[in-house]
Amino acid sequence: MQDLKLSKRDEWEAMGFDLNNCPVRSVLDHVGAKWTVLILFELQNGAQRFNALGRALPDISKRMLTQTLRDLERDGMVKRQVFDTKPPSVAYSLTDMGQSLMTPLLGLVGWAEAQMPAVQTARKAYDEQAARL
Amino acid sequence: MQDLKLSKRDEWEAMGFDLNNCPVRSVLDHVGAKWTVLILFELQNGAQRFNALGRALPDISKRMLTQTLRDLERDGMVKRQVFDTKPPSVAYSLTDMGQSLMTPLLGLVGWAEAQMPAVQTARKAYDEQAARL
DNA sequence: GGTATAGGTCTCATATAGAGACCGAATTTG
DNA sequence: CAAATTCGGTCTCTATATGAGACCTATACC
Repeated sequence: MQDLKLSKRDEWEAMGFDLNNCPVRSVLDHVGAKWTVLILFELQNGAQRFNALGRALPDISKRMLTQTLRDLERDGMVKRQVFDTKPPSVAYSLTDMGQSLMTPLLGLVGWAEAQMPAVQTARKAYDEQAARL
Repeated sequence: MQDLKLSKRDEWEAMGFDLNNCPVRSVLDHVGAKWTVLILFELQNGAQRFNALGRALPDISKRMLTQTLRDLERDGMVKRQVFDTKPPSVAYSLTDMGQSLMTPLLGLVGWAEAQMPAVQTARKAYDEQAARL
């Protein structure tokens, strides 16, 4: 859908707005990522080590745990500390910024829990409607 | 990472909590989907027709526009109305539930905009650190 | 010597996202 | 009268992201 001459995209660009470098999207990408929110909630209980997190989130693979933590670390939400024990241990904890994300996140989670029954109802109605065709 | 005997997963299951049917995830999946939030914001300006939405969101493909709208419709966030004109026209608008999602969503978006400079800084520091290795 | 723990990386299979061609009916343009 | 455009999609094909799970190095325990 890029066949227009004078588009909203031009408007956006004129405003210096770039979809591929959008602050909102770059946060939402994390929040929407399958494991981010679960990890963040787990870390609210205090610093946790790598394998401890893995145990707390049983369905996560090591690969995704590593990757999600790296992403969060890169964005300054999570702090990674290596301790020179044998074997070495690594602790992850929320930074202040990571903490501050929890507030709006809890708003969203609260909404989700409150609306869930309505969503279930809507889905059922939609699916039954679709099945009749 | 499913090799544990007595796990949090068991705890969760005992509490009737099912990750694969989690209200929070099923909302977050939408919010994180690339186009959902953009479409929702666009619909806040009032009902819009299919191709009008396509024009407002220049980078979206028809396929993803269709799919995202269907998902939102199924969950009761968006209403789809077909008018029997020639050619037929289809209008999409926010339902009350869809409207009510905007509040927590704006909280998150506000946070994202406010924290963006800090995130940029964190990313730059992280990438420079990584480059030195 | 075998086993376990630490914190990962690597490969491969599958699921999802995206680009863009195509559709049928009707209306507009040349 | 023929060609192009508009409506709201669907379909196919490819690129990217996700996920499961084997593997790794080093140390400690039995």
